[in-house]
Formats: sequence, structure tokens, C-alpha cells
Amino acid sequence: MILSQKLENFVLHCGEMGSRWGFNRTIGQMVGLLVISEQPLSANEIAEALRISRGNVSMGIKELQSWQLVKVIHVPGDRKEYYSPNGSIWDLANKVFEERRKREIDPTLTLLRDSIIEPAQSNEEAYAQEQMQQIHDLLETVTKWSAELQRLSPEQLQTLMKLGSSVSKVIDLKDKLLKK
Amino acid sequence: MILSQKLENFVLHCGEMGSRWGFNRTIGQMVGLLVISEQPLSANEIAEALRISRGNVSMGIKELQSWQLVKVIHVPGDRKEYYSPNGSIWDLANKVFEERRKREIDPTLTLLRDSIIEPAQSNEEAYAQEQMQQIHDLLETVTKWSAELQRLSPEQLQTLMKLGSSVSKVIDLKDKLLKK
DNA sequence: ATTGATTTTCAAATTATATTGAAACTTTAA
DNA sequence: TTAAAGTTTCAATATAATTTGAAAATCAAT
Repeated sequence: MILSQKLENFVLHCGEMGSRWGFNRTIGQMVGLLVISEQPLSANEIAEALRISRGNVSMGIKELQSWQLVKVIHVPGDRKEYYSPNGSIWDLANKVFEERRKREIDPTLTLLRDSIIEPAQSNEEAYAQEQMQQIHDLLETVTKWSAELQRLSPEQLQTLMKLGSSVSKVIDLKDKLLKK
Repeated sequence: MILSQKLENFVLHCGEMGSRWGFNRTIGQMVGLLVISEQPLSANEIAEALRISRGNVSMGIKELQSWQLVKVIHVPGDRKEYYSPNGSIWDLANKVFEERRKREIDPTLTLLRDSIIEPAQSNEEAYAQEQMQQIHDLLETVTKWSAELQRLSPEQLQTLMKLGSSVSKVIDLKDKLLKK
């Protein structure tokens, strides 16, 4: 398993980006590699292609499974396990978002709610609570909104995004219609 | 400068989250601290509140300035510099998004375009390029869309987000109107 | 220009994170 | 049941990121 220059570049880039998306370099590379491989890959093939240890691959796969980003494939008559991305590019992106929401946004919302609910002990705290309320509202709006978007069919989503700046026109339109 | 338990909790939490948002723990804490402080803080106050070295604060401030997240305030008759968040919570969130787009999405789009444009050298590469095209399209759609949203007035944005589930109704509406 | 207050820099030390590889474990075919 | 093929685990190691603090640089008032 040896990658052409072009493919290697892509995989390395995924490594760099991987850390931004919530996992480490190696795991980013693994996702990149799996995504551009038409055939499912065995752990050994992954280790060879990325020049990392077998144990590292095993841990990476485990992590990716916890994110639901890979699926295991069994080939009849072959004892090895093969791995593939779990869904389309869109599915994968969605899963990453969803998982990050669970790991990052939700705990933050909980902390903010807990902090805001109990009365301020000082002017300092009162101001802090106002700010926390702002953050809370922002996070909640964004969360709800993204949940709504996920509920739309891909076609509806396409339509909506293609509306682009004319979204504002539609909003105005809606206002007028509702007033009647 | 000593924080109450509640405020300290919040600041520590910002530290945990900080790394998810593109900077390190200390810098996350600094943002948290500045956001809940009504008054601008001096570097020494920050160092004391977070129990970190003066040098660390200096580097953190520099980093936050490169993200445009803090502004410097000069108090007449005082030689120290004081720091405050650069805008509302909403402004800050926007700046983080914008900056991450520049640092992460844009370079990825460039790499993908470069890879896709030159002809595939093998079947392997052909498949990889199809996948890269998918990623490219997704990133581009999301980027354009978020640029559109940023162009809307805060009120329009509010309206749009509050539409919630009725977004799909608006889309349907638009379809019908266009057909006429 | 000098001084003292303040900020910045950066090499060294510390801390945190990722990786290896050998041993333990699991699985399956004979 | 055994043994070979495969996978996982985790202590030790290697690598990377963060933090400190003392020295250098900057700044502003005299």
C-alpha cells in the first residue's frame, strides 16, 4: 500500500486538519485515507500506508468507531477486518458536528444554566451572569437551528442554501404574508 | 483579583473548551475572564486571577489580538494597558468562525482544487478525486452559505433562526411563488 | 538622556499528548 | 483442543505544546 504524491498530500493535510476537528493527526490521516480508498482497508494496510504502528491503528479505529465514522467489513473467507467510511462525505461531516455538539456544546449549556439559575452574590457576579446569559442564548439558538437544518431533506437544504442572499427576500415575503 | 467559585468554574470551563475552539487552555481562560469582567483588566490582574506567569499573559494577549478578540484600553494618567473583549458575544463568536475559516477551510479548499484540477494518473486517483470533489463542494456550500448569513442584518438573522421548523414551509412557499 | 514602570521575548523546564511494540487476548479453522 | 492469524492493550518512550522567569526591549515622564 503506497500512495501517489497527490494522495499522500491529501492524507497529510487531513492529518493537519484532524486536530482541528476534534481528533489527533494520525486519526485525521486515517479518515483521509479511508475516504479516498474505494476498497475497504485492513488495519495492516492502514499502518503501512501511513507508516505508523499496528497498535496505533487499532487505537485510532477504536476512536473513529466511537465517533461512528467507520464501519467494519468482513470479507468471506478472510479473517481480517476491513474498514470503510461510515456513509457519504455529508454523513461523516454530520456525525462530527453531532458528536462535537454532544461533547462541547451540551456540557457548556449545562454549566451556564446552572450558573445563571442561582442568584448573584455580588455586582461582579451579576454582570458575569448577564454575559453568561448571552452565551447561553447564542449557543441555544445555534443548536436549535442546526437541529432544524438536519431535519430538512437534502433537497430542501440545497434549495435553502441556494437561496443565498435572497433568503432575506423570502423572509420579508413571509412577514407580509403572515400579516394578511 | 480573586474569583468567586462560580466565576472560577466558568473560567476553568472556558479553558477546557478553549482548545476546542482553536487556542489553548490558558487563552480560553483569558477569554472567559475578560468576557465576565465588566471592567477592563491589566495583564497583572489576569496573571493573578488565573495564577499564571506574566509572560504567559503577554503571549496570550498577542494571540488573542491576532484573532481580533481583545482590544486595548488606555486609562489617562495610568501607564498600564487594560484589556477588554473586542465586541459583543456575538461579535466574538463571529470572529472566531471567520478566523477559523481563513486558517482551516480556505487552505483545504485550495489543496482540493489543486488536486482535482490535474488529471488522474490511475483509477485509484480517479476515485480519490471524486471524493475530494465531494468534500470541496460541501465546504464551498457551507462557506458561501455562512457568508450569506453574515451579510444579513442581526434582525433578519434572528427572524430566520426563529423560523425553526417552519423553514421548510418557507421553502415550499418560495417554490410555489417561483412557479407562478 | 535618564529613570523607573511596563511589556515582550525566548531558552529552558515542565507538562501533556501521541506512538511504539511486545505481551496478552480473541477468534476461527482444522 | 490447538495453533495460527488477527486484534487489543498498555507501560515505556518519544514527541509536541505550554509555561516560566529572567533578561532585553519599550515607553513615557522628567
